[in-house]
Amino acid sequence: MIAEVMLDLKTTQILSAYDYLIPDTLKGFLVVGMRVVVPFGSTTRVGLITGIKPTSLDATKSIIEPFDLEPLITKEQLHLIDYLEKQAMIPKHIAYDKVVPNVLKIDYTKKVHVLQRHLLKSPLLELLTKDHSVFQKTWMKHYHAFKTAESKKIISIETFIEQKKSIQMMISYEATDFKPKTPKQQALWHFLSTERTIDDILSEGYTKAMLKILIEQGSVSTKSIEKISTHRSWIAQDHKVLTTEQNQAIEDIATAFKTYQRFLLKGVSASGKTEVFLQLCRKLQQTNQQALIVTLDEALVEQMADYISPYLSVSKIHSGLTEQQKLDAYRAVQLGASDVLITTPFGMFTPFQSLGLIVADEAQDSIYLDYAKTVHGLDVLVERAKYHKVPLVYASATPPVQLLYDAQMGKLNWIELTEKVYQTEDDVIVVDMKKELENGNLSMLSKTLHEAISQTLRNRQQVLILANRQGYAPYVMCRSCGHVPTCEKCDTPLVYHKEKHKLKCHHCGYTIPPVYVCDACGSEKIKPVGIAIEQVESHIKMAFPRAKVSRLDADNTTKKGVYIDTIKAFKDKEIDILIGTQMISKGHDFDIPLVGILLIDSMLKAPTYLANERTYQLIRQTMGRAGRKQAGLSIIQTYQPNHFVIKTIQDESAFYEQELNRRMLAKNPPYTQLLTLVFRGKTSEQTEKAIQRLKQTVLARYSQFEIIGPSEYQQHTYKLMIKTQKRQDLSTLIEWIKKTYENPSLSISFYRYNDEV
DNA sequence: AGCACGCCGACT
DNA sequence: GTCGGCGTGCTC
Repeated sequence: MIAEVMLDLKTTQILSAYDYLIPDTLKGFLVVGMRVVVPFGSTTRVGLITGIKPTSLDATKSIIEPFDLEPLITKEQLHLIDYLEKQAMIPKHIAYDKVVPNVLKIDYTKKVHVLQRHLLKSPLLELLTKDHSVFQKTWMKHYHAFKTAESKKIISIETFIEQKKSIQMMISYEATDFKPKTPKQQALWHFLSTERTIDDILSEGYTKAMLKILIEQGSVSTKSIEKISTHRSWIAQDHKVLTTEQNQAIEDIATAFKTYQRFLLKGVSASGKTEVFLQLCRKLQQTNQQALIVTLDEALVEQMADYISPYLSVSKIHSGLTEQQKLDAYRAVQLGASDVLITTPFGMFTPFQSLGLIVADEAQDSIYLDYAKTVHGLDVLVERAKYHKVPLVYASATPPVQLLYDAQMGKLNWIELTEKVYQTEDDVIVVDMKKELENGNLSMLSKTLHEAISQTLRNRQQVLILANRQGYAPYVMCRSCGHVPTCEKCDTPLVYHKEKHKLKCHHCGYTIPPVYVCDACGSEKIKPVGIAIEQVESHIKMAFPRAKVSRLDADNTTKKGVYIDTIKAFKDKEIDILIGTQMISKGHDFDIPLVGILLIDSMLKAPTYLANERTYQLIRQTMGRAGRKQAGLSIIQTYQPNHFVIKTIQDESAFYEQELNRRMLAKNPPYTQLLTLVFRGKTSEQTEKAIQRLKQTVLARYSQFEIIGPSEYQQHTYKLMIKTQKRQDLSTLIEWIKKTYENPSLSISFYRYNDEV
């Protein structure tokens, strides 16, 4: 018998499966989903069995030994790997890497033992101060020296293969047939007629000493079981009265239990979507079914878990947890010990004992796409919902245009929660920044916003400022000749970072100190232009010196905890003005009267058909942060007050109608299927020729495609867009291109969901 | 010639 | 990810 084994190596040059002979002793024991230790080249690796078949032409080596006693991954996960391979063009072993959590992957540690210290030469002499040490990553540059020393028997290198984190075990106790004599012992013996843990026993008031006696005389047996932990808080909660709309939404979705159906739960902030999820989860729990709730980040997972854990046992997965905690959550969900898994998109592949519902919260967010631009997380969830035959609920205050279209086509059930739990009135003011300029106000804050902030601070209340940075590049420019310093490799303008006082390339990370004299003309009039969030911050700090001002953006939140701490400090009213990028617009339950929205103009001009939708969503989301518990005011500053996105900012149906119309005229999704191809070649000329040839061949061969481009957007990197009606046509085309244009000097990437790469 | 280093392709 | 093959370029 032959096993198809997929190795845990992430390089694309590795095939997705290698065939190995199954030794007679392992026949019947090995099944698909188990990992095995196999020889690979000169090394030993761990691989996953993806198939078993009678014969193979390629197999030459045998499996060394099994690594697991039972399959590591479920049939569903294998199915998802297959789905990612087929639908998203991801090689199998890379799909595996996404589906299986890091903690269950293998660490290959090497230990170096010094055999003959007197023969050690530099640099090994300095590195190997101890006779036994773990091989460090930084030693890789001396790898050759290590290998030479090993062959001369001066040192020996030993490789250890182990799983990063192991499943935690604990002991369980159960009564045997042998009845003890004393009444006290009998009481414990009866208590243990069902399996109990040590915590159960101690909390009932029994002692360890008594348990020990019973074990010794054979009245109680012990065995090792997996330790599982879930979150459940027992704090009594206020009884909540649901609105008619909430009850209706719960009923609609609950009726669809056990079938695959898609819903969109549209609700503004504070409309009580979380309560709907909770009630649905409670219904499922009564029949021992579980729910998967996916949301955006650590803070939102925690917020949701706080809401649900008083009623149900919850498992959480997000980046703020330790590896062990993530593994505990993963296992608790897999074994059915928790009712709900609340996770960031990273945890969406977690296997369930009995899945009954999937919720994709904040479904408009691009994070569902971010982790790999070829797969859409929401599509993965569709696949899981179909597999389990369960409803999939998208939740969003600002649903994507695509989903509205799906609803119009009857492919999606649209449910709207209009009632705000807190009855308040919201207001929006659009400030024309061109007029501000004409009136002599050159600062980034309009008079209107400045006054509103002053007023709010005087009332001892808080302000949230959205300073979009998407599309903004605060680059450096010479005011004399117009010269802009660019990256040596990418030829793109270097972005100016005020805090770090550096010029940085956002494509490759190339960094140089700031320039004071122009390279081109020698002028000293070279200065940063454009506006960045840091400038907004320093401006506001100057304008309101007594206010406590904090800033949140991707630059200063890389350190763990900064993001969550800042959000908490704002909620606790320790910060007066919070300035942030998109990350402050999402789902947080703030209680503030004023929101300022700045710097959205470049976002409207972003070179993608999604620009209008994204800007609209960002503004609406941010507006939603104000007026949750009191009347709210949003002030939008723009140079394009007549842009339809701004004009319709308070009239959603008008926005959707106009945007859908534009998409239809421009033949953009959802009216067409879009595929973006990115080509990277060695030279521009050859690459461009190859693309032109490809374009002509496709046009001649297939009539249903419209092709736009190619355009060079980075050095030696070209973009080509292909539009068509049927999704299946694109898959066929991709297969064909891959087969026909396999060429090491030209790399082609495919992007299905984004025209902006 | 002798070897150090780096790039490339194979690994079942 | 690791190794061997093979070319280049430097040193004895």
